[in-house]
Amino acid sequence: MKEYCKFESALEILIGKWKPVILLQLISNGTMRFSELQRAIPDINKKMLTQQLRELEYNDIVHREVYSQVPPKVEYSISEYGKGLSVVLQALNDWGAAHMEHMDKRYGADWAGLNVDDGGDPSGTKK
Amino acid sequence: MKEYCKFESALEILIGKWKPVILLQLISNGTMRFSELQRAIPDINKKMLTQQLRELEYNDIVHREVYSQVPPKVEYSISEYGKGLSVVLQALNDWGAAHMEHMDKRYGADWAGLNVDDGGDPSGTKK
DNA sequence: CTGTATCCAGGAAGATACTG
DNA sequence: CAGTATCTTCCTGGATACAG
Repeated sequence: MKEYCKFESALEILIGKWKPVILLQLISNGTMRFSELQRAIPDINKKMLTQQLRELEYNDIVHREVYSQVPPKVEYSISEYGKGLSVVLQALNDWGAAHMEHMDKRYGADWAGLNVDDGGDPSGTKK
Repeated sequence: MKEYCKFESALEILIGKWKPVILLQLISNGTMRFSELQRAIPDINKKMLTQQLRELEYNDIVHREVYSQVPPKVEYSISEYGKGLSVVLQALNDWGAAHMEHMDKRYGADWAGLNVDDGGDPSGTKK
């Protein structure tokens, strides 16, 4: 097996357009229902929310608790194991914050593509 | 600005099919020429290698040194600033290793199809 | 040697409608 | 309420050819 598999393995958890936001929500709010997550993240649709939650659940980062009642109620929370991610998340968050500042200095205050086309960022990540 | 921008900002650096491998190569081998990277990562093609390197360069993680001679010679290395990433990389790597074990226990030794071929890594960085 | 320019396939993300 | 099913759009990544 390749050396960088360990990386990929960790990255897999975070990659996905909505994973970081979802994780942040669950970390700061604790347990949340499906609909609460939807409200907290207005731009996400049900399909995406479900999908990303399932992937996080598969990786044992998020715990899914189903209450058999009508109407249905499903609660999501960071699993015990998932809490171990916080070190990584913290490292990413801290470095990310520093990096945003660094980039500001290099390219000015709006390098990230919050503004319209400037042809600066070679990555297609900004749209 | 959104809270999770800091995350995304950090993730941007790592996301991209070849970024982790490239980074690992440059970290363990120091300065490398374009062709050396190509040889070290046999499955990548020129377009991708160039593209990912440019993104890393744009983010000031990788330094690109061009020698004006014929035939051309271009050397890549981790920038001084980029070295600050090592903390994050280490955290990801460690957690990733632990996670692979965790997943093994949950789903058996072939949970994600990640442990595929060891097809030969000429760089000698494999374990 | 170190790239660019094109074109194309496949997968991720999004809109929308339906269901227990 | 908490999803699934389906169809469409968009974008990343890959193959290949050309170039300084």
